[in-house]
Amino acid sequence: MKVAAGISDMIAGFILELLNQTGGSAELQRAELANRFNCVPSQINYVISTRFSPEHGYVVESRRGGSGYIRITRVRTDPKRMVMHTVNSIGDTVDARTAAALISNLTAAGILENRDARLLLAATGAQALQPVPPEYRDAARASVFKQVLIHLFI
Amino acid sequence: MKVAAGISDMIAGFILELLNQTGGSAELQRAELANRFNCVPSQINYVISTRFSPEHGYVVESRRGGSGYIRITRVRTDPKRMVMHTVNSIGDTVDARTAAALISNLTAAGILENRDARLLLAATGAQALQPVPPEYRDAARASVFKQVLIHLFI
DNA sequence: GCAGTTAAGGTCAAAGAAAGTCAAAGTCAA
DNA sequence: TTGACTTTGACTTTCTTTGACCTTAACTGC
Repeated sequence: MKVAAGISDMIAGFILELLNQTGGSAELQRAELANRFNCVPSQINYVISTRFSPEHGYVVESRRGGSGYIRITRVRTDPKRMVMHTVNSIGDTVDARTAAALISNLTAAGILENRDARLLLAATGAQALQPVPPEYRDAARASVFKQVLIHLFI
Repeated sequence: MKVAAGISDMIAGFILELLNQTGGSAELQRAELANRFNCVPSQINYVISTRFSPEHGYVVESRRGGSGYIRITRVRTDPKRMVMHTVNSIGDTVDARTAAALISNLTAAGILENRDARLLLAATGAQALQPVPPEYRDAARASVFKQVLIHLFI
């Protein structure tokens, strides 16, 4: 049951489609694309930065000026590296929002399966850590998060 | 069988109907729905949190901002009984050994996959809960455990 | 070669569009 | 008449859309 889908979603879908057709790398013209979707050019930047960021598993290159372009490439990241990177980036504490974002990154990168993601989300959610005194919550979350990743991947 | 049914019940009925028609997943707009039932938008949140929580067997996702939505998905109910049984048997605290035993039971019963089991073990292990003050550890473990089970299965 | 023009893409912040939270006030049945 | 459940609405947070202005590259005539 899909309904709404704002312009940004349509643009993202279009780019995704392009990536699939071309096997992972699409080159586009910002103005042309903006025109096709009847939006301002900067909306293309918005879509790219919110849905095709490196955290989402894409590399974006571009060039300005005459015959400029934007090239989006899907990259396959090495799971261990990415996991270690995530673990290191966590530090001693994380809030729930950040944890959720990290989980969704790992999922987008194809490292966590959907089920893993749900499980981890539940384990690090606000609900789960309710019994922990507030001043220890972020530390507990960080620890749980890291232990899970480490035991799963390392 | 009463007919009166406050607004919340009518809204819940409507959503249920939608879920049946769509085979288990409904996407709705909070404001639109609120308008249809002549209530304030936040009442939709109330209905969802009181009648479509994970404990009731639903997963709810949403997005704010332009072309935002609320998606409610009914989750399958097969292992529900055993999981609920486990959840209930846990109570407010659980030590690491007991948790491990429960996990291995659930695995043996074919309810947890191997990967799930490892993940849960890591999340409820002594290591993971190190940062939590000792007197809160078992409570934290119980909570994490239950949240994971509830979100995964219910 | 340069300088100026034109043709891209980039940035940022304001305005707009949803959804979320929370607590006060209302209802209703036991 | 009290306690649980509902209804409301003010305020918050998050995501999207838009537009004015900036930077960079290629091209064109001197």
